[in-house]
Amino acid sequence: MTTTERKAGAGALYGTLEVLILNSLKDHGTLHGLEIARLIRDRSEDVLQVEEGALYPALHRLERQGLIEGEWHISEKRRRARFYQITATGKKALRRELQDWIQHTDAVSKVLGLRKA
Amino acid sequence: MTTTERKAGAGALYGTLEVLILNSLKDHGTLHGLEIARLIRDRSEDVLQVEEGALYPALHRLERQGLIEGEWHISEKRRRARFYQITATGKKALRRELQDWIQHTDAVSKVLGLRKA
DNA sequence: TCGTTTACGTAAACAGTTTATGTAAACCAT
DNA sequence: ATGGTTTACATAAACTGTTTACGTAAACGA
Repeated sequence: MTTTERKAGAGALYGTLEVLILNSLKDHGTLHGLEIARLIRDRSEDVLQVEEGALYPALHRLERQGLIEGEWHISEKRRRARFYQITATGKKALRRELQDWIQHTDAVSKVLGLRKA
Repeated sequence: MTTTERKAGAGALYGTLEVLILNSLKDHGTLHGLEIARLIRDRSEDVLQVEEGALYPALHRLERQGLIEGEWHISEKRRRARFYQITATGKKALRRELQDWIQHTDAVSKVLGLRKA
């Protein structure tokens, strides 16, 4: 109530979602969409919320680009679900994107006068 | 030649430009647009490129929101330029945005299994 | 006087979110 | 068996903030 507005802003995940997905699959072999979303939420202690409207388009992009591969199977809860794995190309892309992310955040840190000066 | 394509990607600055501007003004008192852009480029050792098409809209947003204040003066090179200062509201917003940025990057770091586990 | 630099400005295209809905099947309780 | 909840995927519209590409105008130097 009162004025507990939640400004979503420009998108808290912007740019990072793809690395997060690729890395999750690299660490866990095979996961379906909602499992990936839960994993990211849990590992970030609820800081990163992966909305389904961002999740599925991202998975489709990555599969179209050949960075991940999906197959239809049955989930633990007995529903049909698409299980993804990272490909060799995906691992390469992941390494590159990890470096880019580190370089970018280090650069911002420098400008902001934070750690890693 | 060959294949030296430069993929700009989704927007290297996405989300961070506003904090970077506010912080620059907090550290340097008074600057005009291009000075801010140069400062960010230099301090990041050329990693962060602030395009004018992102810079000016951002400055206008911030001024409209009352986070910065601008005045027309003459620059060192004798051109008319808009000199900005951060406001009290801007400083508050900066503190909040700094915290958000740290929280966000720490969360991503955790999920990616990097430092600050 | 012509080309370059400084400084600001903006519009169109693009990308990746958020928000809101929808489908469908499985499960549970009544 | 029926109705409500959960699981899982899907997509469209709205939004935001970039990138790319121009355009203006004045100052400066050759």
